[in-house]
Amino acid sequence: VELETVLRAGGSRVTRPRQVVWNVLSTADRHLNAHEITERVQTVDQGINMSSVYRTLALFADLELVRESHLENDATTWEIAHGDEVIHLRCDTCGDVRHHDAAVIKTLRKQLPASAGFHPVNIDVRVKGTCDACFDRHRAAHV
Amino acid sequence: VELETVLRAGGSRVTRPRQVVWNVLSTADRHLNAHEITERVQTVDQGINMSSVYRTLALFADLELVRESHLENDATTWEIAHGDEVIHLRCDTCGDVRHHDAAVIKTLRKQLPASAGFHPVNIDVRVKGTCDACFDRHRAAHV
DNA sequence: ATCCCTGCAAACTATTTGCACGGGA
DNA sequence: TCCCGTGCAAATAGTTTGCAGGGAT
Repeated sequence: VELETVLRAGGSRVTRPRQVVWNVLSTADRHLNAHEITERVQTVDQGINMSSVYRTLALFADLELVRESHLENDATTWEIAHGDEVIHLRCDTCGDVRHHDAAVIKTLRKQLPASAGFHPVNIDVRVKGTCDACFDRHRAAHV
Repeated sequence: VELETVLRAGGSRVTRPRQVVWNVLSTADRHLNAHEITERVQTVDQGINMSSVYRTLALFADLELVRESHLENDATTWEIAHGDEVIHLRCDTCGDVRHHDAAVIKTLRKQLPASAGFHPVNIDVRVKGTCDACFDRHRAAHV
């Protein structure tokens, strides 16, 4: 996705904060919260303010460029939107959040109108539990 | 579920705020946020403080008596826990949140260890979209 | 030249916490 | 009696907003 194209298409201006935030999200190794995004943004350009980061994230969410997750009580996190054909697996032990493809979501999308009288737009699946690595480590510790 | 039994089993005391919060949740027609819970609690007993409501909700969540939802940017909402074999359907038009049985969750729980190397504890499915009622109303308005 | 976006600081909302007292076991 | 749970008020964390100036188109 080219940021400029999408921004102009929506009648929005192409500005430095928007470009830098986009770069940060594009190169992120994991979900980031507003504070973390701001930190990374400011290593590139000290002058960019946290409130601009928030406004930019809100704009990107509107344009469906990014997706926000409200996992737990923690701060909201953002990531580049890859549609919703993905579920989030969050390990309670190491805190890592991974993606996993799930046909389940396509199935739900097809079935819900008939089975529930509901017309889905967005489907969000989050799983808490333990990842293999932590699971094995934990078991090893008890043998 | 009997509140007293669960509380005592966990070594916790049975107090008025806990009983009243439990009654409010038990008779709730929908998901409530902390503010709404406090309002309802205070119609029964003016003297019960909001911070006690929060502490009580946290305790209930620990005991798995209630479940919290972090839908959107809104405040956290709470409801009596009915396991996680249920998905949430939230209508963007009327704001209503409904429950729907979903075999999907059982399926996921079985498949994830092998397909994703992940051991699920808790599965949360949230769907945003439009309910039949709003869908029809909207269509009618455009014919 | 227009007016959208921004930085800044202050406001706001939801939630948490320290403390001394009172009630449940 | 013991000490857990409470009310109260203040603190905190995350996010939003009013305003005046600067930059994108």
